[in-house]
Amino acid sequence: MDVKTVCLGMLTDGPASGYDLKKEFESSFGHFFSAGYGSIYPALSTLSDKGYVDCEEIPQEGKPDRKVYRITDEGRQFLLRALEKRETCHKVRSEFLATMCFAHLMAPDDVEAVIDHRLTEIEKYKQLFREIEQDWQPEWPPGAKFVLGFGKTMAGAMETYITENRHLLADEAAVKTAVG
Amino acid sequence: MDVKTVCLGMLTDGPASGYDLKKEFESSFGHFFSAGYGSIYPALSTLSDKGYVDCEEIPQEGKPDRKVYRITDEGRQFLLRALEKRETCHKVRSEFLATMCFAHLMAPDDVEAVIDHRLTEIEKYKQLFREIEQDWQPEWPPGAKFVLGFGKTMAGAMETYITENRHLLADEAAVKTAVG
DNA sequence: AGCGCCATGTAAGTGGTTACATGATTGT
DNA sequence: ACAATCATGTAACCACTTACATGGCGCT
Repeated sequence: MDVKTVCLGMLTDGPASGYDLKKEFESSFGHFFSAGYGSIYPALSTLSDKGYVDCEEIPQEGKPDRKVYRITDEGRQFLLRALEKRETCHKVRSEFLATMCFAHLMAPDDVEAVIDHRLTEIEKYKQLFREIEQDWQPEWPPGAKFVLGFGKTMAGAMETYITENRHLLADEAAVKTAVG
Repeated sequence: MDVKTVCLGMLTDGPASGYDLKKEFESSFGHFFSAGYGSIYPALSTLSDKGYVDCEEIPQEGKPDRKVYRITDEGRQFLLRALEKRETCHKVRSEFLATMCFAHLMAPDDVEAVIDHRLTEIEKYKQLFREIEQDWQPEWPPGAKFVLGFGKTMAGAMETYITENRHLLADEAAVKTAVG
């Protein structure tokens, strides 16, 4: 599944502009699927070329025309076919864990700094989840609740694990200090 | 951090061929950093061009020469500088969660199938972790233990969350069935 | 007879990121 | 005054994936 398909899915919730979709990628989808303008705008024009979305241009003063996209019947059909795929992936790419693999080569303070940075990033996600919960709309689909809960659970588990196990890496630092 | 840097890091553990590194990407690094031959072999030749690794060619009969790479002093210095970066990322890209966001558009059986497939994938990871623990070498660095524990914790948390909350999506199915 | 392992690599393609280009309006 | 928000898009670049190309050895 690529950015195009996710955009199409977002549009089942109602018409939206590229700018609107970007905000959704930053908030609710942010923790598991990111996309920038450089992916979103080309995605929307491709979807338009294929007839999967219609575009309504709303003139504005001082700003570029606001282009509001609406999913078409063909778009809906395409989306439903795409959602039939059972073998979905769930990939993690972590510089953090890769770095921690080589903690024994690093200065102890650097290891601590990397861990602290990761914990603040996790805190940001937790804050984001709180914000989403605060303006929760009852009409949001069950998947939204499932995915939000998933994010909260993972963030919590990560935070706990890192806090309780950072000593595994810090001990190495203690050894170095004792030896050196 | 890219594949080149991770390869370099792996080579601090001792000389290895591209084939050896691939196996490491599949086992211990598999759950947070993947790479195929198409990334590894070019990475090694780039590292060689930059003088970060030395290459020893060992002739073999019937197979291509085995090329064993060894990290150089410059390579070690480069790696240490790369590891000083505090702002490491930890990105998730999940077709699974994206699909679940649109569960209300799907046939109930398809939702179930996607979830079941995800649970079997998680089970594979758990099996992989068990295998790593079985041939655990005491000389492996503390980071390896930290990262393995991280993977086990996340896999467990995911499995539990999905099992306990899949009803959020199945309920929708029940509604449809009741209505339809 | 066929599969999996060992062992290397390239070439084309995919898909996404980053930087650039533009500029009014609204809030602090 | 200055930052953030609204609003679009392109072009160059980057990194990785997939498919291809080659082929012996050992096991069942």
